[in-house]
Amino acid sequence: MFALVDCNSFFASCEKVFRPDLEGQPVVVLSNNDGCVVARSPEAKKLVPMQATLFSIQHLVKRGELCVFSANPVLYKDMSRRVIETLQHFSPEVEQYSIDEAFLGLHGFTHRDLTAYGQQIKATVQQWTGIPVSVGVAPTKTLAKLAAHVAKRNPDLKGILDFNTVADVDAVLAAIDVGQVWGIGGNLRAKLNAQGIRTVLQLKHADEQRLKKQFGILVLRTVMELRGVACFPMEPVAAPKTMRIVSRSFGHLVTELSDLKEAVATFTTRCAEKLRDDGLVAHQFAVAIRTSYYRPDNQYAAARSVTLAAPTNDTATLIHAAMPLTAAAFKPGYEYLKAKVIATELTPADAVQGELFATPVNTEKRDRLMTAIDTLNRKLKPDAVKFGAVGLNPTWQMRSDYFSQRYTTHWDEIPKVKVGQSSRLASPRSLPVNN
DNA sequence: TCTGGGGTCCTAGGACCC
DNA sequence: TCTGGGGTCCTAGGACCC
Repeated sequence: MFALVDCNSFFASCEKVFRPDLEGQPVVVLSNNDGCVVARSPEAKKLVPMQATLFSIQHLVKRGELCVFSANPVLYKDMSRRVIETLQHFSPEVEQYSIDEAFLGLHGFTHRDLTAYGQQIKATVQQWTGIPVSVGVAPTKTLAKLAAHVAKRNPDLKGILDFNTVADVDAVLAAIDVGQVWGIGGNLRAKLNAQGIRTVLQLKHADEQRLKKQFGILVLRTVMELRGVACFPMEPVAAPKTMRIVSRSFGHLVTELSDLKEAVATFTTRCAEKLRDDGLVAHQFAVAIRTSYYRPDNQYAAARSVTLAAPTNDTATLIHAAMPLTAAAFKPGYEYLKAKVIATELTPADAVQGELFATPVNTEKRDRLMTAIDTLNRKLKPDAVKFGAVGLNPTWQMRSDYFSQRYTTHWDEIPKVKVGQSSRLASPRSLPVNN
């Protein structure tokens, strides 16, 4: 038995936790670069569609009818950690599936009233983190996801649905669009529709051999899961990463190679930090640049990659590799919107395969340097110490005009409570700060 | 006017092995 | 004239997820 715990409107909920004045108000969170809406509070769902551009909702913001936030990934990641740690009180098996979702293994829990258990989970996560969640319970992960989907949309269920308590599951499945199934995206949905398969129930009863032949093993497994046969087991230990990407759109279009190089050096710095956090080294490194998709008269994209002499997570080495790749990909006369760096062929830093014929490189000194830089940047502020290649005055800087505070991870940004202010600020929602 | 970022998995086909 | 069987590895592309 599985439970899927899904945070409601996660990014918007994170922002609301620290702004009790926004309770009941429509709130949206924008993508990086303040591009488009990626999260909406329940109130905002009535006002704006997902992926609406900032421009298209600007009039609501100006009239004070909608509160908008730039993406604050540090805050969301820390809130996610709090939710997961809370869930670990409810099952020994917790698999974080995404930033706002986790599966709980409920093996051995089936004698319990799982609806009541789900309510307990929901209430505890709400109290300890301030984040509202929905819970779906079922014998397979795919069905648990659907149960949570139904729970979220049906107010009578109060956010919890245990499929085991539903007398006619098929009737529920018949009312859900096939595109809502975990693993059925837009493309598969269209192809299934063309064959007359429109609801989850129709997919559940479709011919499995034909589906396997036509769409492959994943769709077949999904169908078996709809029939109650578990094909996707719990994976409580995260698989090691196979790639690390840092990719950003620019706040302003970039035409000069020198600016592009500074952006790539900055992204490479971030990427190297991630690798060091993961304890990984990369053997392959790639740089990709492109113009905007939405400018037909200005289309260009290119990528270049290199196999490094030895696997590394050293910022300087990676920047040194990235600069010629950027120059090689660059073509003058275009307005660039975005750059991306990709580290692949990752291995644990402490298990690097030696080179038979190369002189062994002693990286100990470099490792100490990187550790010192990371420590300083954590202690002081991001990029307190940085490499010259990233430049001093970035012309490409992302837009981020509606940034909130990193309330839970930075001492100078913790929530402040003023004496005499609304007592709601002192409610249990004002969380103790980490550390 | 502006339209994100970061990942994983599967399949088909070609090259190559004994 | 006709010429096997069984397999691995790699890559590109397409699909999916949040």
